[in-house]
Amino acid sequence: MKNIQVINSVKVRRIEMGHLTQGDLAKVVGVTRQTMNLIEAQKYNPTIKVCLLIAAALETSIDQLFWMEDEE
Amino acid sequence: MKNIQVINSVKVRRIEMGHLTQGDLAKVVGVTRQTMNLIEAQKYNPTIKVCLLIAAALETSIDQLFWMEDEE
DNA sequence: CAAAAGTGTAACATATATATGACAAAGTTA
DNA sequence: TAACTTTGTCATATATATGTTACACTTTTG
Repeated sequence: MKNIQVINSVKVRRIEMGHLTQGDLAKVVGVTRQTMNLIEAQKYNPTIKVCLLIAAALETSIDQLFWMEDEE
Repeated sequence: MKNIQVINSVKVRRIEMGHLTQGDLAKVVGVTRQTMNLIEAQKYNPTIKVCLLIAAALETSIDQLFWMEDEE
């Protein structure tokens, strides 16, 4: 697959939301805390389903949360 | 993970683009034609990276292409 | 300060996204 | 109609997203 870098602002947005922990967000989305941790650390390439659920939980859109940067 | 249905309008949008086959789109995105076929048939839950590349290729946004519907 | 809560990370297991090769059916074009 | 292109699908293989358990480190709170 084409080699791009996907960046997200999930952690920033989650903290903007106020008292919302990784665990809280994970629970709402229905993934584990570890999975949410790896997504926030940009170490996973999550599925669109998870992204849609995260965007809903953070009251924003996928386009606001995820974008791509050309590899190098 | 939370049980939602993800719908996409990739096929509709691809055809709107004019002469763009599944194979063409797959090639631009950098996946196989079979993968693109399954995505268009709503049989895959693609990764955000693929979705971003598809949106770019179709000159639109992920929010325009993918959305969720509550499971029944 | 001490306890509790939140975060980062590791090892291993499982589910599934994606690749590859192949073939038939449907659609298009000459 | 006959060639050709496009699409749908199948079987099998591989890569990786996600789950589970566990533990150390950091941050918050009483």
